[in-house]
Amino acid sequence: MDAANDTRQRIITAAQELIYTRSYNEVGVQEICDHANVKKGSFYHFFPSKRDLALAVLDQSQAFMHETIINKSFLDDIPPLARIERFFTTIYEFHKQVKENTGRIFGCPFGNFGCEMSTQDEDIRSKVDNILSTSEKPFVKALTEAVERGDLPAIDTAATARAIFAYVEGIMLYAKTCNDPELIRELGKRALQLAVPVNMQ
Amino acid sequence: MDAANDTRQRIITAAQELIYTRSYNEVGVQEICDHANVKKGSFYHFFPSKRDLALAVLDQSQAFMHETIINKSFLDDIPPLARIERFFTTIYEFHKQVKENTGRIFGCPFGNFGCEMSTQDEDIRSKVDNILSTSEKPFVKALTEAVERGDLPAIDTAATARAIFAYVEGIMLYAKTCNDPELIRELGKRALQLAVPVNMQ
DNA sequence: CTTGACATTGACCGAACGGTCAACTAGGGT
DNA sequence: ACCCTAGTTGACCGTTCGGTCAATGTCAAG
Repeated sequence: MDAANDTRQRIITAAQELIYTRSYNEVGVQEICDHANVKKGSFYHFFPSKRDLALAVLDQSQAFMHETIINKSFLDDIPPLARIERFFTTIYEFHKQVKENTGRIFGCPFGNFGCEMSTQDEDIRSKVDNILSTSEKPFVKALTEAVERGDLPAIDTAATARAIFAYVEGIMLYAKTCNDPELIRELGKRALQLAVPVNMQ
Repeated sequence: MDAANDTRQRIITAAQELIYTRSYNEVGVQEICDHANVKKGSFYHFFPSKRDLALAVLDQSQAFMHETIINKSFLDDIPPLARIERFFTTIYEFHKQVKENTGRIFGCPFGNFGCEMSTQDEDIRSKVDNILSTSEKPFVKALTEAVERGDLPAIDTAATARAIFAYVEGIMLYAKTCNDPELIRELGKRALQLAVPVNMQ
């Protein structure tokens, strides 16, 4: 059991890193097994197929993201809108660090999966869909709190959260394609503008 | 020459469609050749490698996008900011149509390529980077015109155009992952808010 | 000491991958 | 009639793909 969980865990972790830094279709089962120090026969003892591994990787990535980025950003030690700004600072610093270590920006693991797999595997698509929806929730909470405090006018907080998170995904895609973490900082500044309706004349 | 151009063109067009609706790594040279009614030996007469085909596909996709979407949206028959709104209407209707025909949203071809290939092929990455920058230009022009007309305060139009286009990419990624064209319409409404700095209190 | 469940291994499968190549065909220029 | 170039073809290359499987190892419960 213990050794089993460990093996299974090593496979997921290796796959998570390889797929995130390359892509799902670019990384083979054999290479994942090599990185995890597991024989391919063992792999198929724990996962019925490569795509089932992908689903497990998505779960682990979601857990990681919530622990290291979302939960820390949305602590209520500062006002709600400042938490959203802190979210952008956090992902900026994260990816700036990754760029310093690897020379690359790898974008958002969920956006990457969604882009590559949504039209090919319905289970993966709906899982990513679900992760995105879940990720919006802390934004909804912060926005609702901001409205209650009078920091924002009465707005549709769910729709606003979705707009902001879509913007996040666009920023991450841009940062990846331009391989430039500064884009996260520069573009992130405008995120809260998506919250406030403006009367254009 | 004529037959040659035709063959080459058929390969590009087949690849464009297959890669757009699936992904680069998911589609093989053989399958592309089958769809183009070309033998694989012929393929390598026109393209030194699969990735060179990808670059040609990107060129063709860019030309297609500019002809069918950008140029039509940014005609100056209406005020500049209305052209940006028309851009969103255009891509909404385009993808709504695609969804009706195929049951799927396939997102932005450049965002898809950027997501999948940016960390694997530097030439493709920089080509997508370049396409994104070029695509921002009509937005810059419209925003600059809006500032001149007094429709907008004096803003950094280049940075704003980039923010709006990043938002476009995020919207397309969301629409693809949720497989729902309505997201384009709903989220698109807020795009111009990215142009107007807001004084949050 | 035996049993049974789980874990591990390495050999193996057919198919597909990107890519190569020598032979052949077609057509215009001289 | 000749050649030359560009285009076409199908067989073929080694490698890797995702996946299977029977044999073996491990170890705790009975």
